[in-house]
Amino acid sequence: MVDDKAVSDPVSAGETSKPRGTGRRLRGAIAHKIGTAILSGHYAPGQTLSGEIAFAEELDVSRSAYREAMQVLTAKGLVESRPKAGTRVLPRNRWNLLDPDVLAWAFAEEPDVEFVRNLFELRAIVEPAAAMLAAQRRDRDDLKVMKTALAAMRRHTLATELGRAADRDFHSAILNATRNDALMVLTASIGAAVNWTTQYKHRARALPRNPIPDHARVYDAIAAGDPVAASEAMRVLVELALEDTQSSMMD
Amino acid sequence: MVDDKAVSDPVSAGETSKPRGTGRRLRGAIAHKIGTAILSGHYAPGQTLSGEIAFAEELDVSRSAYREAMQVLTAKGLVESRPKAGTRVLPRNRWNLLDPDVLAWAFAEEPDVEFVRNLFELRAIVEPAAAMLAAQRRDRDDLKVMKTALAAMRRHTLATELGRAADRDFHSAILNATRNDALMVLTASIGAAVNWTTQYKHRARALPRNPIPDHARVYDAIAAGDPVAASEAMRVLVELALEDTQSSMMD
DNA sequence: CATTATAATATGTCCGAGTAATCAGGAGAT
DNA sequence: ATCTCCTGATTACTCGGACATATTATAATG
Repeated sequence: MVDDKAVSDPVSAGETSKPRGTGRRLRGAIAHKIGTAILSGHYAPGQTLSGEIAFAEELDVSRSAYREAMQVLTAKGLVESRPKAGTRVLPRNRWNLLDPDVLAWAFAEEPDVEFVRNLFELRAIVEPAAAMLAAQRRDRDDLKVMKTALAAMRRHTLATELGRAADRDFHSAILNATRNDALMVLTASIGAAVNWTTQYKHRARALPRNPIPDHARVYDAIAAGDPVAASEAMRVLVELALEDTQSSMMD
Repeated sequence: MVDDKAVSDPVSAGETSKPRGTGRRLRGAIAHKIGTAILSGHYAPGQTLSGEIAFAEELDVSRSAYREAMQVLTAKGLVESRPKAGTRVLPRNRWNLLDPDVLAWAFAEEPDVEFVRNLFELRAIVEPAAAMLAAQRRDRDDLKVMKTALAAMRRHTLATELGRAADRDFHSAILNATRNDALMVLTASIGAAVNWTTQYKHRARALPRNPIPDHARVYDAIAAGDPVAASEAMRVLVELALEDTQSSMMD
């Protein structure tokens, strides 16, 4: 009863509903899709997703790809799977909200205002402290990198991609000067997510104010080796960024 | 007694290479194994791991399980896989060092002293600020939970598991009172990892000093709604924890 | 020598079968 | 009637093999 095996027409016939080539790898696209769906509240915590075979078929992908995507979500604390109960969305306090991907997914759709405020509150705690440490530990090379980045920001302004890259370099150089890996990872994740949104919202209109002098103040304090001044200057910077972001989210 | 099924037992040849029974599922055990190997420096950044089939065979597991484990590591930024180049360990600045699992893996073997210092430096930045926010935002229920936890700590002392659980409850209650998800996730991850190590190292000997009064000072300040005092009291707490940990790592 | 075609190789995706764990419900004992 | 234990059903988990795709290295070509 086992003869028929010459079905040499798997799936490539006519329909091309395959999300293949969405840019990333397939499982990455799936993880992105379900991840954003969870972060945006489309799947509520506690809710159990449809079974593997059903969901995989619905997405028109193999179970392997679907499962590998779910492993990613599981690794980030978004879902949990158990043999009989199925796969369910975990409560929000289990999510790795500081994971770069999770942050990106959170900002992919309209981000929650409350969450953005929380992130800026965290930035306002961490970044001034980072500037303080940088003022104490920076060496000549650190200052050189910062100075170069600052000059590039002046030349290109934050309206251009080059200018924003210089901005990232500037902050990155400060973090480097703290000599603290954990601090670097944390601030880099948050900063990237927040800046990405800011850029997205603001891309067509000018920034409300010129942030170069504020950046320069941070640099001067770090170069002078003045921790208190560095911390204060960075605090102002974060505060202004919060104001800009909040005003842009009022639209 | 129906016993017809052949107990094939895929991974129980004779050798004890069976990563099963490490607690979690198979792929979880693999991820744990390779994760700790990477964190402990056994696989250096830049190094490319053996091919899938080879490595999977070496671990005596199927390729599917191995791949799902690698997806977990990829999701945490430890490795990167590309079609021809193979799977290579990413540079340290790409690792999600704040991921709970990554932290656990980092502390599984002898943790790097430098890294522990960095983590405590981060704690010293974040936790006092959290206590400050808690002092401003706590309500009656928050204080009730803290008070209960504090009483439990007094009863059981930190030498018992019950006492340590109460300690975690106390800090957790403070974080809850900040009303900031991001802050909660961050501090919870770090605190769990650090406390876990502390407990592990200290399990046989008494703590150098009685930490209850210091905890009580934090509670009093938060209850009084005094942000500055709360911040200062928490700063002392973290500092003492650092001293204890450092002295225990001298052995 | 530079550029382009080709082949080799490792990861990516798909499929189908069987295993293990968990929960619901029923048979039997207390 | 209540509890315990067994049995069955459901679901994720693991396995093995096959094919597709992307990237690199190499050879062929002008």
